[in-house]
Amino acid sequence: MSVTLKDIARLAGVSESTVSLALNGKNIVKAKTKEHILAIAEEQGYMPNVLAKSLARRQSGTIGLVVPDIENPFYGRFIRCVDDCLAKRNYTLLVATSKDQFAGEKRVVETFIAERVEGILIAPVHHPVKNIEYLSKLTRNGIPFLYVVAYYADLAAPCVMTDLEKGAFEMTDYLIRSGHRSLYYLVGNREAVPTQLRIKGYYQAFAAHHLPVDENKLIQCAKADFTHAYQATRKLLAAATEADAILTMNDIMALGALRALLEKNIPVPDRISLAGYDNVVFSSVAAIPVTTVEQNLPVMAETAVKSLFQLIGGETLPAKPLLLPPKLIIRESTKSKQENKKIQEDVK
Amino acid sequence: MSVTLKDIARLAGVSESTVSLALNGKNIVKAKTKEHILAIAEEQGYMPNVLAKSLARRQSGTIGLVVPDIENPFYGRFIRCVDDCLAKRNYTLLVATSKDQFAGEKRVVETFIAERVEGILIAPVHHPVKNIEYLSKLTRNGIPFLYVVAYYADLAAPCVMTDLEKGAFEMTDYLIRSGHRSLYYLVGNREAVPTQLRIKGYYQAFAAHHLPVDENKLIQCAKADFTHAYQATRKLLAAATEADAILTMNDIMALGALRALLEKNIPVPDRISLAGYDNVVFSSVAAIPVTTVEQNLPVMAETAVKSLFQLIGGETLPAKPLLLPPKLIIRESTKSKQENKKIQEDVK
DNA sequence: TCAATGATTTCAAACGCTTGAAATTACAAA
DNA sequence: TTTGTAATTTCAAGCGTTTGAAATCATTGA
Repeated sequence: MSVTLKDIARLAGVSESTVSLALNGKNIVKAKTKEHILAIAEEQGYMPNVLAKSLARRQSGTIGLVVPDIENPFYGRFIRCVDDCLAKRNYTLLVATSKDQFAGEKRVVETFIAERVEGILIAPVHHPVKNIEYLSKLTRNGIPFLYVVAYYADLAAPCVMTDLEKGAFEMTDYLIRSGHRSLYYLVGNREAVPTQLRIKGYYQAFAAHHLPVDENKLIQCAKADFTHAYQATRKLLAAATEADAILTMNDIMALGALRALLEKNIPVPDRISLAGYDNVVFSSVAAIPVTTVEQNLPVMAETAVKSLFQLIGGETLPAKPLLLPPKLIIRESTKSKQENKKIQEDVK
Repeated sequence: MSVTLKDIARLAGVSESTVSLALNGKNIVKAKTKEHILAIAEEQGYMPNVLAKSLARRQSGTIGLVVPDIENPFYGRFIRCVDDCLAKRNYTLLVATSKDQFAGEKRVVETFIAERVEGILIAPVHHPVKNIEYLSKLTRNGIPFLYVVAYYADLAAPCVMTDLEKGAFEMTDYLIRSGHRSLYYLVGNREAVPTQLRIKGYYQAFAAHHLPVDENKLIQCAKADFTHAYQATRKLLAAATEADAILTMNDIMALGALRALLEKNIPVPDRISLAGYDNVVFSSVAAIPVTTVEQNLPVMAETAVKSLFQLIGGETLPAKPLLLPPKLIIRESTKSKQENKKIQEDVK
C-alpha cells in the first residue's frame, strides 16, 4: 500500500542500504547520491515505517504514560509537560488512561509492554492496591518504570512527586497563623497514600502550634470530586456553625465547596475561608479565586523523564519517592482573619 | 531482552508457528498442547511484540487522533469517548496534539503515517489554513482520514461535527424570544470556519425575528480564551451600558466574561444574561451556572469512528461535513427577561 | 494391517527496516 | 599504469511475528 524503502531504492537505482543510510542523515553517502535519493523520497511522499524501524533497531523510541483520567486538566497539563520533555529527546509519548481503576492500569501497562515502550511513567489510580500483578511482567520484559504524582503504600519503587505532606502542612499552618481555629478538611479515600500524606501535614501543622486536632473535622468524601465536596459542605454548614475554614484535597473539590457556600450566602473568606490543592487553571478563575497549593508540573515532568532515562540507561534509583517542593498560592478565598480582626480593632 | 515467541517455543518443545497459533486463540491447536503453551507463556510473562505483529500482519490495529490542545477538557472528554469507541472494536488509540499550530498538526499527522495507523481523526487547529501539505502524503500512503469537531474552509473532505450554526441560531433565538435586544457576541478569529458558522447562526436568528444586526456588537477577541474574553467584557461594560446579553464562542470565554461581570457587580442574569458554548463540565459549576450549547461528544465520537472505519473498509464518504444536532442547555445565567418583566408587572 | 482422511504441527517466506562486514569505486601518490 | 587507501555502496543476516503450503501424526473403516 504505502511507499517503502525498496520502492525508493528501485526508483533511485541504488540498494536499499544506501537509501536507508541516506535517509538517516549519515554523511557516509556521497552528497550527490544522497540528494538524488532525498528528492525521490520526497516526491514519492515516502514515510519510513517506524514499526519496522523499531523492530530492526530493537528500540521503539517510545515512552508510555498512564494517567487515571484524561479529562482532568491536571493530568492534561502533565501530559503536555511530559510530551514536551520527550520531544526534546526525540522520543514519542504514548498516553493511556486507567480510568482510575486498577484493572485499567494493569491493562494499559501490558499494552505498553506489548508496544515495547522503552520506559513507563505511571500516575497510579487513586485507590490503595494490595498486589501489583503487572510488576513481574515489567521486570521480565526488562522495562523500567517510575511512579509519578503518587505511589502505592507497600511498594518500594522509585517515584517522583510533590511533597504533598509539606504542602498540606504549609496550607494548614498558614490558615492557623492567620487566625483560623475551626479548620474542616474534606478528604477522599483515607487508605490512599496521597490522602494520608495530606492528613499528616494537617496534623503536623496543628502540632507545630501546640493545638489539638479534632478528628471529627476530617470529613470523609466517598470520591474526591465536585459533587461529593458540594454535598459534604452543605451537610457541614448545616451542622457546624463555628467553622471558619474549609480545606480540600484538590481544587475541583474546592469549587464544589464554594458552590455550597455561595448558595448559602456565606461570605468567603470573611466568614469561612476556603482552600484547594493542585492549582488547576480553573481555581484562579472561580467566582472567588481560591487559595491553593501548586504542584509544579513542568518540573515534575522534567524530573520524572530525566529519572526514567537514568533507569533506561541502566542506573538504579532509590526505591522511594523523590519529593518536589510545593508552593502555597494565596488568593482571595482566604483573606487573613488576623487582618480582619486588626481592621475591626481600628474601626473601634 | 524480553521474552519472545522463540523462547516459548523452545521451552514448550514445539515450533514457533504452533505457539503463535495457540496464543492467537485458534482452535487449530490441540487442546493439550495449547494449554501447555499458555501455561509456559504465562509463567514467562510473555507479551507479544506488537511491532513485529503489526509488521507481519500489515495492520497496526491503531487509529490516530490529533487534537489542538490536550489541556482543554473539551478535547479531554472527546479523547476519552473516541478511546471507548475504539476499545470496543479492539483498536488502540494514539493521541497527539498539534498545540493549535498548523506546523504541529502536520508534524503529528506525519508521525501517525510513520506509525502506520490505519486511519486518522483530525480536530483541526483553530486557524484558517490555505494549503494542507500533508494531504498528499496521506493519500500516497493510503491512509484514510476524517476531520472532526471542525473543518477547513476550502478543503472538501469528510467531516463529523456539531451543527454549530444551528446551535448559535437556537441560542440567539432563545435570547431574543426571552426579551433580550442588545446581544453582544464575543467571537474569536473570524476567518476560522467555526467562528463563521456561529456568526451565521446569530445573523439568522435576527433575520428570523425581522431584527437588524448591529455589526458593532460582534466583538473580536484575538484568542478565544478566558483572558481575552475577560478583557473584552471589561471594555464592553465601560462603553455599552445598554447591553442586556453577552454571547461567547465557548464556555471558557463565558467564564472570563462572568469574572468581569462579577467584578463590576453587575447582576447576572438580571441585568445582563450570559451564554457559552460546548457545555464543558465547568460551565455547570461556575459561580452562576452558564447557559450553553451542548456538543454531544459521545455521539460525535461514535459517528466519527464509524465513518472512519467505513473509509478504512474502502467505502467513500461525501466530502462534506456530517452535522450532528446541538442542544441548548438553559441554566441560571440567562433567566428570561420576559419573566422578569412579567414579575415586575405583577408587583405593580 | 493398510490406506485414507482429518487433525496437528512445522516449514519457510515475508513484513520493511538496520547494520556489520564485504565488495566495489574513486582518487591520489608512486 | 599501478597500487594503496579512503570513500561509497552493497550483501546478507536479523529483528519477532504471521500464515499459506507442506509435512507429519492419529484415527478409522475396510
